[in-house]
Amino acid sequence: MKRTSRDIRTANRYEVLRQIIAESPTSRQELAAATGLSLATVATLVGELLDLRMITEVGFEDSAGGRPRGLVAVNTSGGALIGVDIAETYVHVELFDLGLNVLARAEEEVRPGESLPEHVVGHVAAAVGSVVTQAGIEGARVLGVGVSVPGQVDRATGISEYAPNWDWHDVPLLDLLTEHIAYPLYLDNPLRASAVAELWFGAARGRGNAVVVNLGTGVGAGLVLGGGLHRGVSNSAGEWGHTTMVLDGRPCRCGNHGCVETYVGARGIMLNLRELDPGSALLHAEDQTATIDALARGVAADDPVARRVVHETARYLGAGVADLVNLFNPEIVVLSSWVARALGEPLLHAVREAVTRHALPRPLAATQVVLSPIPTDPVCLGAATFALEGALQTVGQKNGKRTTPVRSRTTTPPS
Amino acid sequence: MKRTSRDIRTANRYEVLRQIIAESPTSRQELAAATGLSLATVATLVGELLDLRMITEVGFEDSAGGRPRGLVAVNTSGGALIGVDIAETYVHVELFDLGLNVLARAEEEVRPGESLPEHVVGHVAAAVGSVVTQAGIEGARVLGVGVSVPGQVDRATGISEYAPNWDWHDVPLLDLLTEHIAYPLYLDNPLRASAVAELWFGAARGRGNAVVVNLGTGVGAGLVLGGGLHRGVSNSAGEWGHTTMVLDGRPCRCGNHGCVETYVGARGIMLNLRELDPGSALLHAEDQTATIDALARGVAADDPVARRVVHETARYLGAGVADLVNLFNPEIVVLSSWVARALGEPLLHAVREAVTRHALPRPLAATQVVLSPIPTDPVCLGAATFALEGALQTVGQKNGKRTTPVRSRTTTPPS
DNA sequence: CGCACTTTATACAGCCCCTTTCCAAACCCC
DNA sequence: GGGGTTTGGAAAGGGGCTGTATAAAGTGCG
Repeated sequence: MKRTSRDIRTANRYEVLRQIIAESPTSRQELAAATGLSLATVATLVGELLDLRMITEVGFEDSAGGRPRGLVAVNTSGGALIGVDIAETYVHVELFDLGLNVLARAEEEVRPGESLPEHVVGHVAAAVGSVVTQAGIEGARVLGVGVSVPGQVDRATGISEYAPNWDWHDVPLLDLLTEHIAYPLYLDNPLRASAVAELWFGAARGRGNAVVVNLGTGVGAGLVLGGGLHRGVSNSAGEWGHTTMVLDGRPCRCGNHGCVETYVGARGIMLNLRELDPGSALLHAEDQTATIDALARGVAADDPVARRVVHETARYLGAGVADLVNLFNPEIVVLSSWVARALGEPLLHAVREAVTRHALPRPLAATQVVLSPIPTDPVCLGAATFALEGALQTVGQKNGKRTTPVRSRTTTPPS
Repeated sequence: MKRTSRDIRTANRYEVLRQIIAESPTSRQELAAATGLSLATVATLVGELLDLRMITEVGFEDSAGGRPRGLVAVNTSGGALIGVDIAETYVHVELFDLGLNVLARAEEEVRPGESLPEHVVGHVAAAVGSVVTQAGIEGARVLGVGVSVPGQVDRATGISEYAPNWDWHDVPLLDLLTEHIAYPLYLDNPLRASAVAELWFGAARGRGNAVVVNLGTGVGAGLVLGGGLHRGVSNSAGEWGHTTMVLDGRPCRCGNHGCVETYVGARGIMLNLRELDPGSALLHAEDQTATIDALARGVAADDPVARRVVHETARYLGAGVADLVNLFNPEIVVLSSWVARALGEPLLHAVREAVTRHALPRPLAATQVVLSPIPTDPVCLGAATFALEGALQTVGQKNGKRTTPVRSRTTTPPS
């Protein structure tokens, strides 16, 4: 809330590193042009990052006749970041170098009966251990672990206040994880993780106002407003999935009716399909992934039912996205998460058409709707980005005071 | 977008003046406690405001045994601010002293046939002239005129890009007004005006995240996010009225179906009434104000139809407000504009109940829903506040560069 | 009445930020 | 090898906020 000049510095530091990661190698001149900062400021920030070993000088580039430009690039071996995506049925963990390239990956299945916090924490610890050994990284080089858990999260205390899938209530997740993981930990939810991923590395890069729509089993929106993530007063902004789209419509697991999620979430799409063709061969009982994949194949094969289902889904989704466009007036709306990826371009085109029908002309004219360009799991990437932000936060501060609490047990080696 | 340390200063200046206006007279000590700034900073800011003659020293207050606290208060005669509320059927103009007390008021009727920009500009000029003479203020003391016009507005160029009521397109409203009004002019739309009014003087004071819901003929939301007004990328954020609440529902003037406005705007409420009791005596043909007032009286008199209409309206409105709560996670939702005022407490209670049913528990717990406490026209007040902000913006800057363009023709006296 | 004590307000130094300006370093070309 | 050009860093300058010292203005008590 309280703005200080230090926030400016932090934001600029983010901006510069973001730019370097995006365009590596690059020169100080380019950075200054891209960020709008003065050369002097860029130089000091680059100096800081060099001191941190997050970037390195990698040679020179010819200039127009004068002294050559020094080039800096991400120091990929300068450290590792780990992103953890805890979802209803799985735990994905990815280990990244500082260029945010995936060095190792691990996945654990969360079986329906094993959803107690201890089980999940066990999976996370195992997978984190696995990626570290896979990548052959020394523990000391891991700068942090970002953890995404669905639902409402208090990132200050590290408590999962409420996770809808498993009916968790006020689980001190970060404390539990700290007992098994010795790296600095950062907790947030997948909505914000994927938003940050798009902001740093995806379609929202350089945009001040963006909405990242997450289409998975659950549905939600990550909000980038005024250049930063909007969290709301209790860090639960973006719960778009439980916004009413059809008053008195389909019943939702949240207890309400007509929520967006019941029309465009994975289960909602299955309902759309069932309504159109109750006995469809595309339906795979309760297996969401299989059904959505079958649907995608059906569209590719010009199956009329599949096409109609996507069209119908896009009708709902388009109306919902148009609402977001009208409300937020963003520069860009990014469709992310596995359902969006599976249905891909056909969904996108249908959605764009529906958005054009529903949104007001002025905000519509300022907005583009795109698919997430991030090739890997955006939530893992975003979670790792939280860790990166955390590592950047404390730079240059005299006393190591952190605004974001970080749990770590640095006395013992990683589990 | 680009943050500079000057923004911090400006924000602090706003904060201090806001506090003085709210609690006048007050001491530097109180200001420091209220704003969280150091005494030194408060002292310099107070010094600036004293130099500007916006506040004055008004005596002393006993301290606990030591030197008495100097008290400062708004210098009500230090200048005047004018707020202009242009709406579909009227032009309201109010002149305020620096304590934002109304000194004079004028109203012009905009008849259906007279909606050309020249007509409206004429009304504005006449009303502005009227309040200045009424108040007996010398022209030089008018610090600025804020103008609110419905629809999409480009505040940088002063162009009314689109006004739905009159089908205006790209009307250079500020240029037209400049020809008749010699004071600095500031243009924006009523959504943002009422939001700023709540932020400075109303229910959103001191809140970092608030949503101001405007219920009038048109419907929209002013968004206060992260301590400031959210404008979106083309200054058209907050168009909540044309958000879909019932897919394929009632037709809306925007061309879509099921927009929030068609259920909770004045016309929508009339439809709600008509659906319940087509021949109701409460219906006053096309007169929105009369019908809404009749409805309010009906509720007060325990008329069952009136009560059911309000209940039904609150059902829609509650669902819509719950959507805003889920999306933005605000501290407070303020119901503003004339329909909200007319229907008052009965509507509020019904809405609260409906919001409680629809919103997710976590964001709901952090949010309160209230009626606007502003006794006068919030749009006029907000528009005047834009002028006040404008007057504060340039303080202390070496060269009078303004970030917000201001049109004024100071060579000639006011019309 | 005068002195000690308290509280308030201001002045000043210190630190953080960003930018402009100046200058050394590094390279090209002639 | 010298002039011209570009780069990068160091220093100075302008803003901002804060903590500390100091002046100002009271109270209380001997």
